[in-house]
Amino acid sequence: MRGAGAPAGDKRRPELSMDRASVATITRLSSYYRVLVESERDRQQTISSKVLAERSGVSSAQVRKDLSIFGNFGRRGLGYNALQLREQVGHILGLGRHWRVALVGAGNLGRALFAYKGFRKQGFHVEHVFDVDPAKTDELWGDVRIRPVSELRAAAAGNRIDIVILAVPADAGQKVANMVVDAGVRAILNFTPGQLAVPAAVAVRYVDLSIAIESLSYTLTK
Amino acid sequence: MRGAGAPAGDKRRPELSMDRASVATITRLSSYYRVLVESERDRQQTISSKVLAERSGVSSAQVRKDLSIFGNFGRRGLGYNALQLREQVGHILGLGRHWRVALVGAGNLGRALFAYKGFRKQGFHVEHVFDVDPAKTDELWGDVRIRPVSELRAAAAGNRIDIVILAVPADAGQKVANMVVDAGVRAILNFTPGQLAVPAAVAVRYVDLSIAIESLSYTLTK
DNA sequence: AGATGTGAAAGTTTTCACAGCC
DNA sequence: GGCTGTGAAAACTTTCACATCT
Repeated sequence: MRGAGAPAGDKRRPELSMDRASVATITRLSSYYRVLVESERDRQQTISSKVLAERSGVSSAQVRKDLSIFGNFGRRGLGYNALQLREQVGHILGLGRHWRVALVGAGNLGRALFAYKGFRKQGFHVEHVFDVDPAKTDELWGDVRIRPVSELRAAAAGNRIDIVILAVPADAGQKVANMVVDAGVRAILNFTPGQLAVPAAVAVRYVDLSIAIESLSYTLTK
Repeated sequence: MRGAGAPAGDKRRPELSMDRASVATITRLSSYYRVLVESERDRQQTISSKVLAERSGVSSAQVRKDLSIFGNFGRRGLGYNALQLREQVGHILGLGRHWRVALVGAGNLGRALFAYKGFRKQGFHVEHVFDVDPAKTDELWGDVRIRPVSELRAAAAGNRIDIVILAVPADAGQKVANMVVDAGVRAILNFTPGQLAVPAAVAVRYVDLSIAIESLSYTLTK
């Protein structure tokens, strides 16, 4: 998970950059961001770590620690400027950019993800849809034409795809992941069950529907 | 998160039961389970923590620690009996039972979850579909008729629903969650963005599509 | 007074490393 | 020799509590 091109043997150095943020912190920042967007209805100038914490379901100390990794955004005695903080957190998360997303897998799940409004709203634009089944080719989803996955490589040439969403059947997962990696894409959001083997330079996040529900059945069984 | 009905003030006691398992451990057990099912193709009698670890993307010590919480399943020098271990892990997770699941939200995402084969295969049967939009009422999905969410309470009477999958629009999330809680359901798998406020006796697991992709944009931005 | 930012403490999770059994 | 099960160590994360600033 070390960043590519970093000088070796620097494990001990305090680090000028801001790699101290764990995945857990980033996940919480996303929650804070959502709360901040929702809170804009309140028309409050400022928001305290306490309020932000309650609405996100964490402790106020946690909020302050998370934010302090990236800067001193608050003002003692006052709290955080709500609008500014929303912008700052959005900036940290890389929102407010246009992310070019390709979806592989045009089944039920793929269709749902394609239609999901939350993505576009935050700058994630699904501009390509591919499927492993040639029978789906040329079907139109809005103004996007479904193409065979063999065309992924050409579409991604020149870094024209930032993120691939994988929503193919389980047995195709690794094969398609290999194609994605070969095409030079550096980020995968994987809905296909199972661990993907990819080079360290490629970031993968997993959303596993079965694991989520199994955790519930464990809790109910106890 | 404390179990309902537990005597108060027992925080310090070592606990005879097996509550030592964190959500992280349970999540990994699900991965192990999947790997074990896949590995049955190999027709190997035994499997070592090393192999199981490689295929699940964790360390072998982690596998052994996770399993040792629940029992001594392995044999020193040999490894684990693959078939038995699959059954044991399945048992821990509460699989191999018939779980009665209701889906609330018959949009694109709801449809995809309804069709998702991974659920049924592991004993999660979506037997009811509800929607907040009355226009959807009476539509048929397979042999399941979509009903207005007002009928949820009656359907859940007498503990006839184990788990509710929430896939409604963001602004309906808390309202429907309240209805679910009132109906006596004790587990929610929530696909709706945002934190739900529910009593501690109700288990909630979150699957947040936006948070998953934002974590990628953070990593790409760094 | 009110609320942040942050070292230090507490708690949790993971890894190490090896005794003990096959 | 191979591999588990597990205390102990290390690493990581969260909470505490308070100096610091408005």
